[in-house]
Amino acid sequence: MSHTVGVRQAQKQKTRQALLDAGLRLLEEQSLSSLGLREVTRLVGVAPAAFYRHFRDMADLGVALVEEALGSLHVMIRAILAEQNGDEERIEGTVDAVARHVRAYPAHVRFIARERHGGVRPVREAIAAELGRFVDEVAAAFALQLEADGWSAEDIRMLAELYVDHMVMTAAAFLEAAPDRSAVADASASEDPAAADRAASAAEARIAATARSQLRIISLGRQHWRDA
Amino acid sequence: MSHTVGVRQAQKQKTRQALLDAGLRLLEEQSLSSLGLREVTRLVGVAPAAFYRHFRDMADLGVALVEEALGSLHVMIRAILAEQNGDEERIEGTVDAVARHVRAYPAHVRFIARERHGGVRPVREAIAAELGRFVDEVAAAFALQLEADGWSAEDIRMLAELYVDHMVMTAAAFLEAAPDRSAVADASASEDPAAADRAASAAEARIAATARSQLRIISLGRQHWRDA
DNA sequence: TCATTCAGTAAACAGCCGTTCTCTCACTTT
DNA sequence: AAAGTGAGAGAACGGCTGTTTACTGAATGA
Repeated sequence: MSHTVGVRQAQKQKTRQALLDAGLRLLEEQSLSSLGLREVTRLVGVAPAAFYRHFRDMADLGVALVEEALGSLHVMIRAILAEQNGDEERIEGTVDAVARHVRAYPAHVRFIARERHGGVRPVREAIAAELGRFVDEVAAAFALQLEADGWSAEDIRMLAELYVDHMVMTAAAFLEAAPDRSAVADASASEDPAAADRAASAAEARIAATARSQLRIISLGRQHWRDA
Repeated sequence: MSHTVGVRQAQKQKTRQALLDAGLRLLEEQSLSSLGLREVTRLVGVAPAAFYRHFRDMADLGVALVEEALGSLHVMIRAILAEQNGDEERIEGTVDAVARHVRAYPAHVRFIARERHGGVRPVREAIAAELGRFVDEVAAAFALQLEADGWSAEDIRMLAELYVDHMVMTAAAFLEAAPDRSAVADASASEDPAAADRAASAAEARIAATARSQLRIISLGRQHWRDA
């Protein structure tokens, strides 16, 4: 029917996405610097040479994955910042949003946590740049409220960094609480999948409670900042 | 003179340490999951098969590196906790100690930051276990002061986790501010090494100032915790 | 309709990988 | 002094790696 923008480009982007998906899947159990080109193309079912039609090398694919992973995070952040409730509701909303996001995109979150300090420089820099943009967003949202209270721009940014780092930290903690099937088999000697689920969600609840308390600490510190 | 405990075992441990050192050096520019056995033995100047006399595989070497890296950190933590000064002095001491430690053992710190969420499960677990012991130590040190103020054990541990995570975060940030020679060449187009040093130490000072402010936020939050 | 473009194929390349042998020979124990 | 031990050497193995080459054939645009 309607030739969207060319059957050819559509097929190309489809393969490109398949490469990204395969890469992300393989990266759940290894680091980017050990991910092989042939490994990815094999999983997609495509010739190794086809890889070069889409990415220069693995670092290039990694940078593309960073944009994909952190693009979806931007949506989440904006939703949290949009809430104009009180402190306690904002804390609740933040932790819930992080938990939901980790559940929805575990591979993306794992990739970011893993490669943030990983062995591939261009990817590290891409993550740092994108997280920096997050800090800017959070800082801008805080500025409306805090500038009136006499906060300097640097202090607002400092606080925003603390929040963003804490969110990344919390997301990584949630990931370890929701382990993959093999780790579940290790943890519970029994073969009861329901027991594993219960153990995992209990760990998740504990992490959420810790994260909320930590955010409360930071929130209290923010309220009393001017007394210094 | 004195036969320590056998010339043979001494030589073996010497080679073992050489393997660990070579591994740590190579890990500055890649992740553990991509580090090759031959790569390490080649740098040491030893046959590939000799590796197996000391480690089962690369993950085994990684776990050994975790103990080496976090053993030296224990010393640092204890030194900070020993200080019985006021809040501001403790904050200053903490950030200074972290900065000094990153300068003294950059490769160790980089390894921990990189492999904490890296692709090798046994290493991840070893780091998590060791960091957990840190949290215990910090929590025990806080307990003396905070239990009297009516803090629960869980809340003390929550606060200790926040501190430890913030220290790891800060250490990782310092690392990025003190880049290796190649990155310095990228950053400053000139060939003036002094200019690069100045830029690096300026970035370091900025990170230290941010870390101090963040610790102040947390400290203020801790002081007003009971009001909830 | 015909020439062009280009995503993906298939094969071949040199090179590195982890692992397994057998061997040597300096140290250790008796 | 003799027997035993064990760290390391050296070579060989099959298998996997990234990259390049020449190619096919379907979607494209004139």
